[in-house]
Parts: sequence; structure tokens; C-alpha cells
Amino acid sequence: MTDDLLADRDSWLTSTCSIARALDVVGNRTTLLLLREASLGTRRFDAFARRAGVSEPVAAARLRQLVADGLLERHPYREPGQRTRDEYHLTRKGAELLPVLTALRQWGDAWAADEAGPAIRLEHHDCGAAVHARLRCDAGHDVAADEIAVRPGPGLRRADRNPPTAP
Amino acid sequence: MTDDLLADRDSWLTSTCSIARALDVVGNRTTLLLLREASLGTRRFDAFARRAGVSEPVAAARLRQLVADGLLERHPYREPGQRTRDEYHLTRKGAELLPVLTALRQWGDAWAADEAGPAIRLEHHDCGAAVHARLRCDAGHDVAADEIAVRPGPGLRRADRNPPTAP
DNA sequence: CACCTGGCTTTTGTTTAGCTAAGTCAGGTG
DNA sequence: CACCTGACTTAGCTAAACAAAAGCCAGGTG
Repeated sequence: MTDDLLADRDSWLTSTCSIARALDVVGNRTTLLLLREASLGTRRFDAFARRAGVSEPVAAARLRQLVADGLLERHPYREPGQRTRDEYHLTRKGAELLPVLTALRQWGDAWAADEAGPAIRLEHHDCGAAVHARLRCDAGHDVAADEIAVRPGPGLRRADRNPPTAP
Repeated sequence: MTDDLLADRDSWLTSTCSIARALDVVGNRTTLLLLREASLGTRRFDAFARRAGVSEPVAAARLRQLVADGLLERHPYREPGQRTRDEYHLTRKGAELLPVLTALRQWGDAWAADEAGPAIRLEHHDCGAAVHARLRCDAGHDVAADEIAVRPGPGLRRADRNPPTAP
């Protein structure tokens, strides 16, 4: 019947997809590289540009956009004998992209690594064990790719592509 | 001392970063949207293009690249009374991007959602509980963003930017 | 008060990503 | 055998994403 939204994937609105909306914010390479730097503790403009390997104009534009989008905050600080500067640091909204960055790095380590192995290793501050991005269900089980079922959520709406009367 | 790689982030080679290498493969919007479709079960060319909301030329180019990169495989199939076609399906390499897609969707649900809530919900096939991307250490602890320490890995090499003698 | 440094902005140009519209081609159907 | 359909390709274009090089400005130092 027509309410079978899952079987009728064509009727889904692309605009409803959270992945697409996330990509509107972090959907380009340099943004993710700058967020990587922020997550590793980089704070200052020139360090962002140099470490992420992007040109200064691009770094300036992306950082401005990241602040506008609320992923980074600027706030002034002062080193002794230096003038006041602004540093950029992650907001909660930005920090919550860490699973995305970690999952990307993990995949890169597994499938696009150089011979020498991973360049950096994240470890749990408390116990020293390596940190990974994992899929897990709220009941606490580890979930493999083929153990996942897709269900419609409350935000799912159908595209209204067909007029009420037949042509 | 000069061996303090972690304190001297500038000396890290950007090219060594697995995130950057992962982004070389999946660093654009349409690629991720097509992989989203593949993970939701889309198999055929026109469905990929329509559901991901990308034009046919772009869909063709990206799908070809994804096959070349080993994230998708084409293989022929035949519906009764139809001619033989190729369908695209995820390889292991492609399927292991699921944590990336899930983390992106999760972030979008949390920070860029529309009012109605998430459009789709992943649940664990066995128990019906919602599936999320989580950071966890190998000792089994859930790890928050501020509980992570960064350590150099075996693949970390320094950029040789300074000549052996001072200027 | 001349100079330096960090943090940008401006300019110019190239590359990549994307679209629309139209065309091609193989194979199955009437 | 003419026609249709699915799966693309080709052609032509716009817009966004980058880079390199140079300039600008505020404030602190000598």
C-alpha cells in the first residue's frame, strides 16, 4: 500500500536527509581538515593554515564560516609580552563531529594507509587503550553492517511528485 | 627535545594523515550521498541518481570512480523478462564507511535537523534498539571527547623542513 | 618612531564539481 | 523490424573550491 514508505524510497525527500544537511556544513575537504586540527588542539590562524595544508585565504574563509555555523568560537587571549589575539576553539557542536573524524581516520588507516601504519593513535586518557568509532545499539550490542534495519523516523515525509489526478 | 613529535605538530606531514587520504576517496558531497544510497539498498543506476538527487552525468562519473576505488562492485543480474543489467553493491571496503555515514547522520540529526525529527532510524536487527556511532576504547569504555589523548603512531614522520645547519 | 609579526584581505587565475539538454546504444517487446 | 526503456555519454556551461602572490593593518619592540 502507499504508506509503505520504506519500500518506496523514491518518495523520500532528499532534503529531509540529515547526512545531506551535515554535508552542507562540513561537506568540503578543507573544513574537515581544519576541524581535525581544532580537535588536535590547534588554536591560532597561521597554525591552522600551515598544519591543515591550506592556503591562507581559504583558511580565513573556512574559519569564518565555521564560526558563523557555531562549530568554532573565537575568543581573545594574551600571551605575556604579546598583544591580544583571537584563538579558535571547538564548541560543543563542533566537538560532536569527533565521531565523524575518528571514523574517517579509522577507515583511512584500514583502507588507504601507507605501509608504516597509522600516523596517530587516539587513546583513552584513563586507561590508555586505543579509541575507535563503533556502531552500537542502545541495548549495548556491537552492531555489524549487516545487522542493521532501516526504519522510517518521525521526520520522514514523502515527496509530492504525483498530482492527485492521473494524466 | 627534538623528538617531541606531539609538541611539534608543525613537523607532521599532512600527507601522512589518514583523514586526508580518506577524503581523497570520499571527500565530495555526491560520493557520500551515493554511498548513503548504496547502504540503504539502492542498486540500480537511475535509482542512485534520482534518490541521491544528483544528475546522471555526475552519478555515472562517481559510480565509475567508486568502482575503480573498490568501494562498489558491479555485477550482472537479470529480472525475469528483462535483459541483463549491472547492479552496484557495496564491497567490504565500502561497507566499512558505514560508521562515517552514521556519525554524519547522527550529527545532522542533533545539530541540523528539521523540527519533525530524524527522517530515518537505524535499529539493531536482533533487538530493535537504535544504532548509533560511538567512540569507545578497546577496554570497553565509552569515551567522551575530552577523555582522548593523542599519541604518535608508527606511521608518523616529520616534515624535513629545516636544513641541518642554522641559517 | 621605524620596524617587525601575526592575522588576515585582495587579486588573479586554475581546477573540480555540478547542472541541463540532448544524443547513443543494446536488448527486449509488439 | 520499428519502437521503447534503462543506462549511460557528450557537449556546453556555471559556480564553487582551491592556490600563489602580494598588500594591509594593529600593536608591541627596539
